[in-house]
Amino acid sequence: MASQQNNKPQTAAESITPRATDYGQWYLDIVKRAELADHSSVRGCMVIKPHGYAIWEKLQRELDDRFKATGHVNAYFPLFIPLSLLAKEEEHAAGFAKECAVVTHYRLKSMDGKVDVDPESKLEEPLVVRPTSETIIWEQYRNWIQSYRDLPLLINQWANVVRWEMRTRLFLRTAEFLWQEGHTAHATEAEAREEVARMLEVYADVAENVMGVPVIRGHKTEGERFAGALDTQSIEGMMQDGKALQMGTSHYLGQNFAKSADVKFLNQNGQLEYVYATSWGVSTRLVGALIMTHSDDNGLILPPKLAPIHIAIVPIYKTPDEQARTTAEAQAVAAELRQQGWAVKVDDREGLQPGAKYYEWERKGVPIRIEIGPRDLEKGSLCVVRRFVIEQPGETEPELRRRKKQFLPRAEAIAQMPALMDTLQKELLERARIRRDQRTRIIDTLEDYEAFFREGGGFAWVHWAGTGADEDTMAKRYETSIRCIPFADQIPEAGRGPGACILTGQPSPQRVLMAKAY
RNA sequence: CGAGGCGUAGCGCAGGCUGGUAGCGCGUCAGCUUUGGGAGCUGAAAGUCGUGGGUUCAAAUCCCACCGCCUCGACCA
Repeated sequence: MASQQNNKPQTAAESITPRATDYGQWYLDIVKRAELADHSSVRGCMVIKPHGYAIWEKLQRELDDRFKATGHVNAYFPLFIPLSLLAKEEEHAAGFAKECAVVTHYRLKSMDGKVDVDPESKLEEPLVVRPTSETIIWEQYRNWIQSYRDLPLLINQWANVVRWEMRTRLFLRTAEFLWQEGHTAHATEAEAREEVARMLEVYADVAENVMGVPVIRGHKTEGERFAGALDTQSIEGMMQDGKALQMGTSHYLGQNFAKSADVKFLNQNGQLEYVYATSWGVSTRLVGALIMTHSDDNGLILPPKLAPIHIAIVPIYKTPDEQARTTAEAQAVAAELRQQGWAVKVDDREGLQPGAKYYEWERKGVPIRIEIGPRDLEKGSLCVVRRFVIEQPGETEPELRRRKKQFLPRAEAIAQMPALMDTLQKELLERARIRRDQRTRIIDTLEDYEAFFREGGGFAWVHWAGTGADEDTMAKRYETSIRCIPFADQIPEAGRGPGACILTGQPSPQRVLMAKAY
């Protein structure tokens, strides 16, 4: 292994820091080396590169299809929110106050070759760059909603938002990010609450069945709730370092925004009533979750459902004649695979050795690679290589590599591609679930709790009956927080039922999910 | 905002203390040999040294100011 690495001309730019060495650096290396995103010259803002954006586009499609299937339509609202409008819902405004970018002028002027803000162009009222759109949307909803016949109003928006974060990380937390925000209005509380649950389940479905990331569904504690919400539900995933990542939220807003924006409707009894609201969103953070859940020390690993390129075909040759024949075969195989609907890349670049191409496609997360050499032409076979396998305990790198490769008769390899992709999609979820469960514990004492998080940590299921101040205590002592108060069926069977709070000893009806978090 | 680091060729960096022709690796371009896990040789092109000022005969290098980004801490999806 060591001697092998000596043969590789690895420069700093080419290498990926192993996860075990520095997980944070590994993540940054993957983002960079898989060409997903770059830092920009604007603090905290990122440039999403084509490969990264293609993944986001696929995610968008999966989500958008589900939004449409559940009766929603898309619309677009302004980037700017008048300050007075944002301030209308007090709790909401206070929640976002510390991270708002504000536009105060509308003009520049050029003086002595220098361009600067024209002090005479000061806006009468500052405009807040939306950190989220509840206020400006509800301002409109007032005009759109008069009677119960106008309800439910089910609208989604795809947009960018800005939250002036102190500290940023590519995809996981950037000052500007892309997301979708659903904003719905309902005639009854029950219907609104149903909507909240429905959309959380849409998110969970995409996380698990599209991204291959298993998630825990639950409620946020009061302290972690969305500013202005009565209930915030979230899905929580576990990254490979054992930390939790909130991957999506769905909020029941009650009548808070309807009241502050004065949105009433005439119900079937002819009475005026405030409408009930929900909002829900996921962001480009999901791309970060995808990376941190599946990727390895060789680069990105993508589930077939989100891979911009499904299959890379590398022709192998020595002579011009072999080059012509293997490349022609690669094109022919590609054409057949495209018939099945796969995005196929034939890597016929000259001057690169096959090994270099293998590494590149692995780095970029392409699920399947097919190698076609002269021997395959003779035998009528294809060498099909999976990007990953589920690791067995104690398995060495060469063994892993061998287990990824498969030599199959040409027709069989092609015919089995849909099943193989399906297997990869499922195994990715399975692999993530195994990893998560290995780092999940049911814990009843603070001693065990401390030891668990001292030794790497993960998800801890503990009984809880503490206050907000008690939550702070746990945060200070262990750097952990309540990720969610799970729905009952999300708790492992061995951990169900009532018990005593791990901190206070008070009776607790059920366990909560505790972890360190991003 | 606090603490560190960085800014020099497309990318990654050295040089800076001790001022004096702008350097290395990768990539790019051309040619030949290679090609089943990161190719080799030969030749070539390519840089306002973050910005502004100062010291000096002379500044990437010393001084002052500014700008920007990254990493780590206090806030958050």
